Amino acid sequence: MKIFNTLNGGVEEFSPLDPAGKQVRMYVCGPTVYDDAHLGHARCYITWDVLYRFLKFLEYDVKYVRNVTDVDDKILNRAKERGETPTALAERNYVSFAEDMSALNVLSPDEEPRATQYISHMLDGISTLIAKGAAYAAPDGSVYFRVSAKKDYGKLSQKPLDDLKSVARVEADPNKESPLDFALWKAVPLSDANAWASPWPATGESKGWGRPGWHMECSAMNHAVFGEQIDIHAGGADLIFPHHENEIAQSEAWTGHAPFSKYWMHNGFVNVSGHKMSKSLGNFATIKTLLERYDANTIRYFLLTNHYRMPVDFNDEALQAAENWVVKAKRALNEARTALGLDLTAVQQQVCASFSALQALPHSVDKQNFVWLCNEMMEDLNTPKALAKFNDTLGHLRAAALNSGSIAGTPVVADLPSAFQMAVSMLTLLGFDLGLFLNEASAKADLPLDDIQQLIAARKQAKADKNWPQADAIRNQITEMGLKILDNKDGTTSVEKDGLEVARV
RNA sequence: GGCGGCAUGGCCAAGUGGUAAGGCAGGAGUCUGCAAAACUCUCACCCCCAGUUCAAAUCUGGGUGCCGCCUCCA
Repeated sequence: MKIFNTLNGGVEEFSPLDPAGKQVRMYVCGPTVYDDAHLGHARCYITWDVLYRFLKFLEYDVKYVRNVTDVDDKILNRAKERGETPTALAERNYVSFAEDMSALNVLSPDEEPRATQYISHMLDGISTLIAKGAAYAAPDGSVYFRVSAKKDYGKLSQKPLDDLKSVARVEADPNKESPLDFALWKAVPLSDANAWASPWPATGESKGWGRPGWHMECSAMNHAVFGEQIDIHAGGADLIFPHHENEIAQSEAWTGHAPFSKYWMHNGFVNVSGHKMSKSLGNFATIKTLLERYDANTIRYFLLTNHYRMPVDFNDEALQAAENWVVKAKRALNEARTALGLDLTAVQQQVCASFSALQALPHSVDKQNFVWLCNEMMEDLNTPKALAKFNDTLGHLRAAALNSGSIAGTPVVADLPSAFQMAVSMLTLLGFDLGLFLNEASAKADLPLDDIQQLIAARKQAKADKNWPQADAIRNQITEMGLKILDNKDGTTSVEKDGLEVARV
């Protein structure tokens, strides 16, 4: 497959470092757990979730690591404001984050290392960097990376060193040799809540205390979990500079091996009215808030209709359009599922989980469609085009399930079982939650099903009596319950909630 | 100021030089007591100017506009 590599500024054929071409080491910068996650985080982790799923679908042996930053100034400050310990605050927000990811149907990474578990590994790395002359301890006990020691510094963000120097906005810090140097270790007083012992005492003290610089944790965790080099390192585009640039500098200086990561991938932002959604701008919509209004599939569809590297504008109209799509898709999928007589478990069992398994299936229009979808995914995860392919199959599904026999004037040669199997397989590959599409039990929850059945029957009777005002009154009654009533061609009448059938008479 | 990105129908959005995918919304029709659902049909010459080419939304140059990074940030 091809992916856009920020490191070289272009699309490249993906080929893992593993000589056998099988193992893939993938690291994604995880959240700093100081607050609830917002839609921007959802975009980031859904994007890499799709990449993870697709690499596995291509049968790579993927090890996906996503860290948790649980030591950071924002966490410390927030904890102080709230009068709780940084550890408790971080844990609480981590749990919240995990809930959000689960609700969004984002797969768990294979490992989720936390920064605080790797302090000693960071200290080792920093010591090595000092020994190699790539870092130095300042009189106050802090340690800085010596940017001048890394000749190719700036290669990821394409920032010429001279340029950075001339525009350095960083205030002159007497502890630094150069304004560009960045902290690997920040000295703090022992009285500080989150402090670890270090080998670098402040002047006049016998022992040093401090905490890690932000960038160091990722280098250390990568080193500890993966070793010296990895295949893919991903995260939000705002991390390119300085975070990822500094990670590269540290890691490559530490191990002497380059590239630290062969591919660097970055997702675009979620914007609100044209401006980046961020905590600092205060214009964010938390995932929890969004999930109150839209289901996970709606949010995923909204995000996946945009290419991951492009900015995507958040607004309720766009989410509403996505929801309309989801309801229509639900309707078609359930029509087909009902026609085939499958329950959710049976549906999940027929999901095609790998590209080779897909290729081994007998030919059908929708199998071909799925292959095309995969081809689009191989073009740097072109999910908008992939969804367009899915929509073709969705059309076939409707046509076949409703027995109308044609779509867009062309006879459908697809058979229903194949179209359905391919549709659910495509959705699964893209990380949609089949349960939300097909689980009518959840839709039925809390509904007075008996009353609804009676209303449908009463309306049928009224229609038979040609008592139109009565029939319409009943319909309105059902509509006011937030439900939709549909008269089917076979003479039955069904009632659905959000696209899922809850009753039929 | 430096670096990077983007400008396509009412809205969102794909697009690899050869006469513009898909979604949402809209219009017309079929079906229906009506409605809904479904189906059929329908809706753009791609920011501007110049150039290269038999041929450009797609390449080159120049504009204009918007955004991001350069400071914590997915």
